[in-house]
Amino acid sequence: MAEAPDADPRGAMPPVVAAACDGACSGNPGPGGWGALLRFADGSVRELGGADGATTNNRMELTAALALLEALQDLPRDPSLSIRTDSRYLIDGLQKWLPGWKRKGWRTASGGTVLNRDLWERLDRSRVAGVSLVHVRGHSGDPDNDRCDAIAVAFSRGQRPMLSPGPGGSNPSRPARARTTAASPLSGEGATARVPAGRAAAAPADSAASGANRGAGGAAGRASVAAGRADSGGGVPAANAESAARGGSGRERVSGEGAPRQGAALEGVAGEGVAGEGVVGEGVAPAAPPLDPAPPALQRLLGRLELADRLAAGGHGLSLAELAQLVEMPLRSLENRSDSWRWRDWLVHPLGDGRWRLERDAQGLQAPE
Amino acid sequence: MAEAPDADPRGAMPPVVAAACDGACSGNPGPGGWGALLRFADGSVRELGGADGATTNNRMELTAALALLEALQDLPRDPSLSIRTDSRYLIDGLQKWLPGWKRKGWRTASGGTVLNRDLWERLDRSRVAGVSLVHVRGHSGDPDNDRCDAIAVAFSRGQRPMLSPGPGGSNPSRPARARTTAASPLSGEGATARVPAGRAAAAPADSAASGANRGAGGAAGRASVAAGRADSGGGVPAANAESAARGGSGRERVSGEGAPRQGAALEGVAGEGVAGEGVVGEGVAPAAPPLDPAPPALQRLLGRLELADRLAAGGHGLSLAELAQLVEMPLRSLENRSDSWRWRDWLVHPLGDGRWRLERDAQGLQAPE
RNA sequence: AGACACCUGCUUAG
DNA sequence: CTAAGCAGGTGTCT
Repeated sequence: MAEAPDADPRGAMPPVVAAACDGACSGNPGPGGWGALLRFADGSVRELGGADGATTNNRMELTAALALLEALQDLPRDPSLSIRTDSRYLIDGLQKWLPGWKRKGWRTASGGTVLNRDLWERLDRSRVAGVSLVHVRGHSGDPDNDRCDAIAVAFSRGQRPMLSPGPGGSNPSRPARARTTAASPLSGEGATARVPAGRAAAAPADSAASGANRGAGGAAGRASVAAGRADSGGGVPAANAESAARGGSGRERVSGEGAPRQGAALEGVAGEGVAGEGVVGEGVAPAAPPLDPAPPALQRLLGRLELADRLAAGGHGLSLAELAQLVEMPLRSLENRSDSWRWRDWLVHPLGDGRWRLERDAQGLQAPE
Repeated sequence: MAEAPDADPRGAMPPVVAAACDGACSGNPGPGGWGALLRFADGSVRELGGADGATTNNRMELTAALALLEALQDLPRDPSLSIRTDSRYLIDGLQKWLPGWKRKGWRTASGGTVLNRDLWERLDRSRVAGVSLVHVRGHSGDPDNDRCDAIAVAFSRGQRPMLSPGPGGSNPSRPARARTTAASPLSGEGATARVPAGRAAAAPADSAASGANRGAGGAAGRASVAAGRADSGGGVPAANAESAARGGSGRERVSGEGAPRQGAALEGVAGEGVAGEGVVGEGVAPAAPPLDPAPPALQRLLGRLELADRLAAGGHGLSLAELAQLVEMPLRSLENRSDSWRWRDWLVHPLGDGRWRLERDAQGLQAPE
C-alpha cells in the first residue's frame, strides 16, 4: 500500500516534530471553531484553523484532528511525532471505540446510533502511521494546546486570528511571496486568507449518510473554505449531515432551523493533500508509549524569550501583527491598547506610529534567602 | 404494625397532596443515597433522605419508595395522591411483576432468583390504598423529582442536605447535636432531629429478611437512622465506625457479603448522624507502580537541564505551569509554595506576580537550609 | 431484543 | 454554581 513518502517534491521540508489540535464551541451547540498546529524541526510553526456556524464541541474537536491529519499526510514526520489533544472523545473514539462501531454497525453502547459518523469515518481513513495521540489536560499548562484553544476560540467567535505560515512561509514548488507580516490583516481579510476558488471537493467519497436521527432539527449548515495559496482542494471539504439532537422527547435542538452559516478554514500557507491510509494510534506491539511531552514546548518558549531579548536589545520596533505573533496573543486582544504594558519580563512601549518596542524589565529581584 | 406509641401528637395534620421519591448511587454499585418528599395541603413540605455505604441504584430507588410509603402510612392523604418516581423498575415491579413472582416462587423470567426480594416484600406490605405510582422522566423538568434526586445525590456523596421538616416545623435549626437514634423505616432505626428520647429498643422487625439475593453484588448492609416527628422507636445504637474514605481510584467490589455497612436516614432537620460505611477490609494498599524506563530518560533529562540553564541565564520568569513542565512535577504540588525552593542545581525564586525565576546555585554541594 | 434508572470519563460553554 | 456534547459501563426487569 501506499508507501508514504513519494517522490518528495518539496525541497527540503523539515520534518514535523510536534502537533496539536483543539476545538471550541461557543454555546454548545452553537457557533464553533477549531485550531491545529504543526511544529517543524527548524523551529517554525504552521497553524490551521476554521469555523462552523452551528455545531457542537465534539464535532469541532474531531474536525481539528481531521484537518491536522490531512495536513500531516504528505509532510515528512519525525518518527516520534505525536498529536496532543485534550479530547478523550477523540482519542478513545479513534483508538478503542471505532473498531467496535464498525463491527457492530455503528451502534452506541446504549443502543443509539453513533453520532458524528461522517467525521469518524473520515478520520479513520486519514490515519497516519506511526503518529500517536497523547492526551493533555484541558486548560492547564500545555502551550501548544493553549495555542490551539486560542485559535479555536477566536474562530468560534467569528474572529480571525493570525496564523503562522510554517517553514519558509512558502512552498518550494511554487515560488510564492512570503507574506506573513506586514500588511495588517486584521481588519478585514486575512493575512493568509485570500480565497481563490472555491472549487468543489475533488473526492466526495464520504457523505455516506449517517442520517437517521431526529426528524427534528435539520442539519446545521457548515462549510469550509480553505485558503492558502492557490490550490485545489484545500483543507477540509465540507462534511455534512447530522446535527446533534438525540433521542428523547423533544428536549433539545440545535437551532430552530436553518440559518446555515458559513464556516471557514484558514491555514497559514498552503495545504492540500489527500490521502492514504495507515494507522494512527496504538497498534499492537506498542513499542512507543507516549512519553515525554515536555521538552519541545519549553524549547520553543525559550526560543521566543531569547528572541524577545534580542529584539529588545536592538531597540527594534514591531508592528502589532508581529508583536501578536511574538507574544502569542490574538491580535484582537492587543489592538486597543494604547500605553505601555507588560509581557512576561518585558515592558512593551508604544512608539507612536503604530509600532511597539520591547524593553527588558529588571523587575525587582532581590536577595533571596 | 402500627402502633403509634405515644399519644398522637398530630393535631390537625393537613393531608398529603403530592409525593415523590428517588434514589442515587455513586458508582453503581457504590455508596448510595435516597430522597423522598411529601407535599402537604397547607403548602409545607416534609423531606426524607438517607444513605447506604454500599448499594445499587435500584436498591436505593426501592428504599426511597419504602420510606415514603411508611411515612405515608399514618398521615391523612388527599384522595388523588400519587407518588412520582422515575424508576420503571419500581413501578413495574410493584404493579406487574410482583404478583407473578409471588405466584411462581420469586423466579425471574429467565430463571434466576429475583433480586432485592427483601425490599420487594416490604414494599408489598407497605402499600397504601388509593395511592398510585406515576412515572416521570428522569431528569428533565419535574421539580419534585429533581428535588428528590438532589437529596439522594447529596446523601450518596456523604453530604447532608438540609431537609424541610414538614408541617409544624419542628425544630428549625439546631445545628449539630447528634442524637441519631431511633426508628427507621427500613432497616431499623430512625431518629429525629428533635426527638430526644427514643428509648426502647424497637424490634428490628424485618431486618432479617434480606436473605439471599444478591447475585452480583449487592450485599449491602444498611442501617438507618431517622428522625421524625411521628414515630418513636429507638434503639439500635446507631453509630458505627465510619470511615469514609471512598475508594479513590480503585474499583472496589462490593464484597460478596458479610461486612455490613451502615447507612443513615434522616428526616427533617437532620442531626448529626453517622453516615457511613465502614467497611474496611484489609488495607490493600495499592502500591504505586513505579514505571520508569531508564535509558532514554537520561537523554531528555540533559535537554531539560540545559534548557533550565539558559532560562536561568536569561533571567526569564516562568509561570507555574511552565515551571511544572520543566521540573516535571505536578502543578498541584507547586501551587502552594510561596518562597524560594530548590530544584536540582537551581534555586527557584518567586517573582511576586505568580511567576518564578531560576537561579543557578553555585554551591550545590553543601547542604543548604 | 426492549425499557427505565444509576453512574464514570473527557470536553465545551454560561 | 449550572447545562450540553459524547462515549462506555452497571442495576434490573420483560
